[in-house]
Amino acid sequence: MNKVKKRSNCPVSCSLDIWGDKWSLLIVRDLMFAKECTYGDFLKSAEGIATNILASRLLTLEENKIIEKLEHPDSKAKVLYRLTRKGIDLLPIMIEINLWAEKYLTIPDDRKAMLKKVKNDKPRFIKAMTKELEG
Amino acid sequence: MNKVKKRSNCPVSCSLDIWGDKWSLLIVRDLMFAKECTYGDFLKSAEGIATNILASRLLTLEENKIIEKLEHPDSKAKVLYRLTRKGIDLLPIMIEINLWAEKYLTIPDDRKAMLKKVKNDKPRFIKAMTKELEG
DNA sequence: AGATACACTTGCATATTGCAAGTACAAAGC
DNA sequence: GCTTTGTACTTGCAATATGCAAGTGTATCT
Repeated sequence: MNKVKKRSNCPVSCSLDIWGDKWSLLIVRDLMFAKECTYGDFLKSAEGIATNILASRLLTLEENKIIEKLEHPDSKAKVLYRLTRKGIDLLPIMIEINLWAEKYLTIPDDRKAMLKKVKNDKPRFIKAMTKELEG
Repeated sequence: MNKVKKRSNCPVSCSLDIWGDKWSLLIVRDLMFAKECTYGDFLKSAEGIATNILASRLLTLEENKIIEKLEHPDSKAKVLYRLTRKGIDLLPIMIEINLWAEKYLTIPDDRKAMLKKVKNDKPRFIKAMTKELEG
């Protein structure tokens, strides 16, 4: 399952080998907005990821140290996922994707509000959100 | 072939629906570095894209106005592809991917040199490169 | 103890990708 | 003009990945 088939030495290509499929960045997005998610939380997202794909992507992301598991405070049956520092550092990419989408696609209002703050002071926003996700 | 299957209203999801596969961003990358490419140029890239996938991706990217075709000055048998403004505006995303990769993966020296300029003054770099790609 | 919640697995149909070969047309060479 | 080469794709088919439905194992709830 975890075939690390590196297509070339290009950093873009290598990055895409890790998280460049249709689903991984959506998992990262959920974790950026919610900070921590359970397996069930991911399944609830609007895009409707299949359970086997979700399990497979969570594993790959964990192997690549983008996310990590931790114990749920309420129950041992639940698992919490959260971003590692490596995963949190995908935030600038995520922000630029949102900015591009704002320019060329339609975008919901709540997201627009966030982007307003981003555009006001991007480095500040990134620093603040990074700190929040780390904490 | 051109099924626009929108998974949700999330801008990240919608963006990935357009160029979020393993190959599209590599095509965009080639066009950012080379400005204009022929079909054969894309095939020469290190990752080794299959001809049918390339044709399919070029079509999708063209349909989504990320790239456009133009006549090759030398020959009517050749086709030149280049980025539209919408495609050029993917540059900030491309840059952030490179910066992330620089931090967490190994990255070739020539790319490092470029990133040095980026880090010196990111908005300036983006503006200059955008202008060059538009011209 | 039995039911329920949660995090996955498994099996199988469908869709996408990857590879090899082929086609169509323009240009270059003889 | 006729063949050969270069370029941009298409086509066919095998391999792989995805999507869906159902099932499994463990922990908690009653």
